[in-house]
Amino acid sequence: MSNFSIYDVSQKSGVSTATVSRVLNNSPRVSQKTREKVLQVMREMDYVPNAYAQGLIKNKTKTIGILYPDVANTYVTRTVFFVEKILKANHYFSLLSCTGYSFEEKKLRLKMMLGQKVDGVVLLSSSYTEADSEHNRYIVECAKKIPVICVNGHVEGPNIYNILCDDLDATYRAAKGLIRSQERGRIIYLYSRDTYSNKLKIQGFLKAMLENNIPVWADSIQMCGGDVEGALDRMFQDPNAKPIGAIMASGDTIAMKALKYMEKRKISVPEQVQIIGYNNVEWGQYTTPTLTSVDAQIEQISSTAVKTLLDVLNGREASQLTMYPGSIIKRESTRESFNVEEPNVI
Amino acid sequence: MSNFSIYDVSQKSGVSTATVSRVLNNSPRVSQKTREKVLQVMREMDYVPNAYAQGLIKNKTKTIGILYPDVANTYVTRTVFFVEKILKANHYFSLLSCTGYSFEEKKLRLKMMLGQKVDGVVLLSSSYTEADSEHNRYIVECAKKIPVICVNGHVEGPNIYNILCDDLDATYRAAKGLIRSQERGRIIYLYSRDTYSNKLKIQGFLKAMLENNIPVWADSIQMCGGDVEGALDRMFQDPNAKPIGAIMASGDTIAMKALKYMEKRKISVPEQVQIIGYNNVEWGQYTTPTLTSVDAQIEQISSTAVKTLLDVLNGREASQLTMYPGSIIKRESTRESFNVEEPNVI
DNA sequence: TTGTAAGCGTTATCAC
DNA sequence: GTGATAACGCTTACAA
Repeated sequence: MSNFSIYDVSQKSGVSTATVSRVLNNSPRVSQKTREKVLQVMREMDYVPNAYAQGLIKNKTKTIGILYPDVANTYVTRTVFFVEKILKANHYFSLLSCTGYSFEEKKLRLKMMLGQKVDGVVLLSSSYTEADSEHNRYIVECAKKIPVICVNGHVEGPNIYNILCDDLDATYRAAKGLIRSQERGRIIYLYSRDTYSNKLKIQGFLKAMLENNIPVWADSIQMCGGDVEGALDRMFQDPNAKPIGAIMASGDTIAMKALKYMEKRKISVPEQVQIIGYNNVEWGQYTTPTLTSVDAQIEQISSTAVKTLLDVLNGREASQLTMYPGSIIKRESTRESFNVEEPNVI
Repeated sequence: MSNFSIYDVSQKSGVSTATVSRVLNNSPRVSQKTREKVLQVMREMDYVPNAYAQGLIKNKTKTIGILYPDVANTYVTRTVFFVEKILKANHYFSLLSCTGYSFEEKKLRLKMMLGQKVDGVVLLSSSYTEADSEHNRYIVECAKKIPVICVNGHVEGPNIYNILCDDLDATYRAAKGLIRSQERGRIIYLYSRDTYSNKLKIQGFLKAMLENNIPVWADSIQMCGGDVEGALDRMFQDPNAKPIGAIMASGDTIAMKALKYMEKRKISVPEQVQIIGYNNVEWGQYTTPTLTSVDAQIEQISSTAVKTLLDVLNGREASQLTMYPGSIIKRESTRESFNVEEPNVI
């Protein structure tokens, strides 16, 4: 029932706890004979060292905290798993914490991670990047103690490392492609919530519109939360509205809901309305028509995030900002004539 | 940079560490005045207690280990997040570990969790239930130290608690519904890999077939891994094969791939072929036609799993086996005439 | 190459 | 109510 300690092992193998510890830590200062004897005893007792005692003295726990806002967001959840997988491959544990979107809760959870003595922390999602940089101070404070990795967010400060997808440029290029491929009809941008990342996407959208002298109306850019039907109803049912030729979405779920909406209203995609999603989730391949989407390079970003973290933890140099271009995956919800430029490398 | 300890707090507030500890643990044996002073100092210093020191002496860490096999499986990942969310709401941390499907790796990861001194462990997925019960001994051994919760698996032993969906009965009822709703054509069962849960589903499928005197051929039940196209090609391209009237899948991804296959081959669903998935993932609503699927009650099961764990940790009674009936969600990939019976409550 | 002993930050058991 | 002080299981000088 009860677990064995290093003391039990030392007793049974007739050496001191110091020697057992040396064996445990692969110290060269142990004779081959002693080492084998101790290892044998450990195996017999099925001894497992207490990570809490080790963490207490070493002040390193081989554990990384992962904060994420939401279980419903596929982009976030996929990233969590990639990060955990790569961390594990590097012999780190992952301590999870779902924080929600409330500022106070995010702050509290980060503080609790500090109590858990994690060696570093990963903030997954742009929702940890507040508009008012004063509100990011709790992150800057945290970074004084342990390295902070922002995935798809951007917080400036020492010991903070940002890895993100160039959402602005990807959205810009997608919007530009849409403009070139269609003669008429408005282009609508639908997004879920006000996050740092969505703000960038909207900027990219606007940039493409303005550069091409396309007028943008108040309802051209709409926050819809989960209610995509409602937002589309308002636009498609309005008899005075200019006809709509394309819909861009900040996420694939919104785009898929739009696809279903068109199917129900017998509006053909992509002939009458083109649709583009974001994140390139697997299920975009199974809709009818299949969904054109922006691949935000989750795997690439996750692995760079972990690599950066390990570099920092091991005292190596690391870049404080790494940006990947998004890749636009062309499928059936856009026309043949829809094409995009190469990314603007920064 | 460096963190404060209980000692720093005691110095600054002019009391002993014992008193600070009492304040920390809400002991009634502290005067109101002292308590407030100490709390004030803690706030000023932004003090966070070291969970490792606490865990060392208390031998409780308020941390639960979650083992899961695979990041690609939506059922698994959704459950991870539900469980973590509920654990967090109950002030527990979640330590993740993705184990893969290799037996040795599963064993190693569980052992490492023990070293992390988790208060309990959750095994997510039936893949932790080995066919040969001798191979489950490492789980039984672990349960001598901490409670083990098997989600959608079934391991017998003291201190092991199983929470699962009645996959056998759900598949049985779905298959029976299919049989009643169609005059002719074979019913095919497609599954991904040999797991405990898939074995039960196949049993349910067979039960329905045999009870209704439907012949089952060697290729009526096929393991297809990820290659659904290949499996379907073999059956649909074979000129001698009896025509196929329905496909049941062990998971929704397989079913969605089958849906796409039919679309490409211009086989109408559900008129010519009916299709049923399993797990009821969100994206089944966005395919054309929408996907009929078995809801495996992930939320319900996750919350019962955590509730059971907390009951055990708090010395309350808990049932060693909790089974929920699956609920069949009827959508467009099955015919109007497809109907299922009420679950056989056990 | 090995052992002794101090100390990591807490809590718990005593006294007072 | 409060304060010493001994644990908890481990690592690491320092000695031997």
